[in-house]
Amino acid sequence: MSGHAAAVDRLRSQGYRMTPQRLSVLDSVAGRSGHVGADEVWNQVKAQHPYVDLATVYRTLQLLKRVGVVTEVVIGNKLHFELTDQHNRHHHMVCSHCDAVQTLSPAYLEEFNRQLRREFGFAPDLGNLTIGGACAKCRTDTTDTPDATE
Amino acid sequence: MSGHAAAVDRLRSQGYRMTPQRLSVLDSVAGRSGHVGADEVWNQVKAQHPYVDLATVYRTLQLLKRVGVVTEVVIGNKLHFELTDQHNRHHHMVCSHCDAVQTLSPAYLEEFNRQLRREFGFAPDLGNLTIGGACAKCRTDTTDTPDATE
DNA sequence: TTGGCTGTCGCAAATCTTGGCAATTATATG
DNA sequence: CATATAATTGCCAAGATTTGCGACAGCCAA
Repeated sequence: MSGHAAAVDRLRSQGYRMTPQRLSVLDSVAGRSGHVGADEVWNQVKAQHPYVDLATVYRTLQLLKRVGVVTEVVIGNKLHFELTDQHNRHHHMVCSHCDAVQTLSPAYLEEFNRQLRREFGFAPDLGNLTIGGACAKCRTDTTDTPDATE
Repeated sequence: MSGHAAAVDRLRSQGYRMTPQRLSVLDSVAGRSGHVGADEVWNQVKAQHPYVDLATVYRTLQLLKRVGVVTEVVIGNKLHFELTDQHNRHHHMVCSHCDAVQTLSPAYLEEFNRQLRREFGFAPDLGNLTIGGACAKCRTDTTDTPDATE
């Protein structure tokens, strides 16, 4: 209920408006510590505004992402969202076997980031980076896991 | 028409069969130097086998990916595929503005890869990595591009 | 207050991808 | 070469996400 003012400002400053629907979506994402799927957000939003359309939820999430209020995390084939925390930026490591998610400090990719910019002029959007792979647990559980590395 | 023998072997050795449809899909992907979308593959395949279903194309592409014959590249919201080249492994940098794709040597991520394994026991699947961001061209073209980095 | 411009919304339709299921086909075997 | 069997296909439909469109609402100027 507090950080919303910042979100409103950020929307306004770019010509967007804050509507009840958008506020509700924001509330829903902010109400969780982790990340939420679009369908979960929809269910929560409908509790307050039963007529809200799923498309609106999707559009709002994309909007909030565009202005930097929420961050998108790709898990499997689904999109999840979480509040962007400027003070605790992190990447995500998603296990392709069990869909478990670990967070990773951006420090690990700083050098990589600099390299891409320096050598290719490419500005990677690592804020959105999701690294797929096998987590420690699934690596020991499964025998058939070939080395998916490199 | 040549590297296909290897693909057939790889399928057979894992209990899969080689069918005309699969051969056709493989041909289509192999016939391009770059990456192809599923719909493009479908169109090419239909030229030879008009009754092939789009679902079959998708299934086949996933299969070929699973056995390591083709590599999946996520471009925008679409899946693209290219022939896996063991001798020229590379990652992809996709510009989110113009969808241009550059390739990147895996060497850039070797240290990162080792770190994840050492510190988290996480085996990243970097063979499939696609890095979003803004390419050099789009960064200079657009004024409004906030620093999407990190 | 009255327009008018622009951003938003709900709805429906489209797009991309995956899954279920019965019919069909590739392959090993006799 | 005929047969059994499991893999594969086609067709249909569903799931996830995006887009087009007409109606509507907020906001600024006169």
